[in-house]
Amino acid sequence: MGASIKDVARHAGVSVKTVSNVINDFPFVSAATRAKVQQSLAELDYRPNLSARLLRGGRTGVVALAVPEISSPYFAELAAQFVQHAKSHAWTVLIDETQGARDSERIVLDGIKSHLVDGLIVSPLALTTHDINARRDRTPLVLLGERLAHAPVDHVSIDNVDGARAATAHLLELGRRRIAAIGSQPHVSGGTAALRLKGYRAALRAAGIPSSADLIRPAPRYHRADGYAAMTALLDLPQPPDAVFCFNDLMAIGALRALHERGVPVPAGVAVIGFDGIEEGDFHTPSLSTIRPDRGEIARLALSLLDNRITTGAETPPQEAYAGFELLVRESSAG
Amino acid sequence: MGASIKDVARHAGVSVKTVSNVINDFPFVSAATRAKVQQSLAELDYRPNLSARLLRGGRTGVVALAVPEISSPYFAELAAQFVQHAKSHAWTVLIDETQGARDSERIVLDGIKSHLVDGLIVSPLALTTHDINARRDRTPLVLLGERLAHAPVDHVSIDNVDGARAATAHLLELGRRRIAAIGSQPHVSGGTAALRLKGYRAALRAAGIPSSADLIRPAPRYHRADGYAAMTALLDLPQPPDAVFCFNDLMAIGALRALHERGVPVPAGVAVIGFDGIEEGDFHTPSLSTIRPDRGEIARLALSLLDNRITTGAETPPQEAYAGFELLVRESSAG
DNA sequence: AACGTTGTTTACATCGTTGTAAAGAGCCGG
DNA sequence: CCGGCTCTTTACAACGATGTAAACAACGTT
Repeated sequence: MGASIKDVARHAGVSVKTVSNVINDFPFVSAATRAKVQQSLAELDYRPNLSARLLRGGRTGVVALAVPEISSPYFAELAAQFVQHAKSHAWTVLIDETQGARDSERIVLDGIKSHLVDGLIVSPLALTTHDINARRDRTPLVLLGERLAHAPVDHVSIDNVDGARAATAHLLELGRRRIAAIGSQPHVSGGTAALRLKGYRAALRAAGIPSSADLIRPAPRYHRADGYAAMTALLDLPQPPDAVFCFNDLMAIGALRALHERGVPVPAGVAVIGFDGIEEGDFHTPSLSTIRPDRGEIARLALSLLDNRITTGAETPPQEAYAGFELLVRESSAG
Repeated sequence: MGASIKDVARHAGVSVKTVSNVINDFPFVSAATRAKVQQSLAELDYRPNLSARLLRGGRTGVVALAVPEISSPYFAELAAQFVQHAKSHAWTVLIDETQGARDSERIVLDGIKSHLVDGLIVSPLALTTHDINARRDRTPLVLLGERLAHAPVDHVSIDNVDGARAATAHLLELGRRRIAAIGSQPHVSGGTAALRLKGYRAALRAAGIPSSADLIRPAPRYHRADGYAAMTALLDLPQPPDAVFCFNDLMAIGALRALHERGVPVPAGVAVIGFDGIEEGDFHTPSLSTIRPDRGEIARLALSLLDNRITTGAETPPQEAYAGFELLVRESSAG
């Protein structure tokens, strides 16, 4: 074990509290004492014990970020933004993976590790509003995404309906008329999938094009393989689509792969657009058009909501914050 | 704040210690008392305070994993393996990003957050053996990679020389003779780059081919853009290569992009192989041949070394463990 | 010389938990 | 009915840090 404050006090010949005062820059410490203590601090290589500090009522300097899948590039890149921006709040980020399992998500909320973190940021997949309300733990919480937009907690999201609308409108502007959508989740209500589907439909409606059930393909997990499978099925239709909007970039990349294997030219035969703006899409051949949410802003907003919640206490009403997005037109949908 | 053990004791009309005994399954508690306490526990929704427990000398159930860059797919996928396998040790993984900065890596080692985690797993980029030796903190540590193979700590790695040799040999078997390497780091000694370069050279030597300085390109950060830039430079040579071994998959994907833009057919004109086995390579067009280290094994080995170190105390000599790898032949180098 | 000021340092309690050791309760045999 | 035994419960200290409030110097006033 390292040296404790007590060891330092003994070494410097002062009281424990004086050492504490030096450490915390308490103003009334004589220069001589301060120097003496600092010397001992250095000599014994003192390092504070966070647990003790926390126990005393302080902060740990750790916030937890729970995402469904850390190996998914979107979440990995988002996590990187959190790690980065957390620095300006003097926080370290504990990243947790829930696998989208409701139990795991609940465990995070219910604070199995409570008292170890100053706050929680959760990107829920399976959680319900009821779970949120049933929550007893008092650790400040920020939700990511619109999944539980009306739960009584702070949340940060982007306008998914508008993003999906912009993606679909872009394909329409290219003159495409049979536009497929990959990633619907008929059995999940209120989730991101439902919002993106809504935006897709709105754009078609605005262009006076009826939406066809054939062209809307569900996907369970939003992986590359799901996009691949859905695209393959679409190409087998009697009337295949001339464009596809995938609800995330990974599926779009799977779709591009399927198109490549079938020898369908992109974008000439089928134009493709994704959603997320992961780096992978920029280097894919063809490079992937996409809607890119401002991940830096998401991280900044979530962290500052958390900071407010922590410093002002839990009494203020829940806040909502929206981050922007941009349309990136690349090869997979270029004129 | 949630209920403390003290609140539970008052509610159940017993002493604090009795509650503690019930919680920890101390044998001599009468059935009646146990039932009463458990009732109160449930009613007050008691949850232990980990800090206090830790302060008392216990474990936190948290291990820290420090990687250079969490947004890099290799590390994201590796982290996912750690999160997954940590479950069987009843650990949560705190993921930290060092950006490869020596200072950040040192801070992790020196235990700024010491006393908060049971152990550390660090994938060093800039750390020196001296840093390891200067370490005062007693938290058990496992290093990943061969970078500091001879430091006096447990470490887990793969045989990078042999992996690089296998990758290069594969290209030689295709009949290629001008084989380039992307990713050398002339100013860093003993790192992964040096080992992979060594394996590359060994394979060439075994085939009786002199290695040419022109064909060995440095890369600072191992990102897609670095591979892109290096490949572009290689194509501008008077005698461009007919194959490329990239020291990681991301650079290989950048190289593929450069080849695509120049209209060079892959693998007919230039065959490409990477290193890491990230999922992205499997869906790229063309799909990427690569050397894939067994990431699950890396995680398992590192966690069990850590577990041993924690349970047996720090007295046993440092252990070394090696995980396997496999050669995946895909389109970028297929016959 | 007694007093209040101001500046500096300290003892003590506290946070939530668990280990130690001792006290209390119930029972049996003598 | 007491001593000794087992079984159960408890008081207390400790982990490392910090807030409170009191003690203590050193100083200038009256």
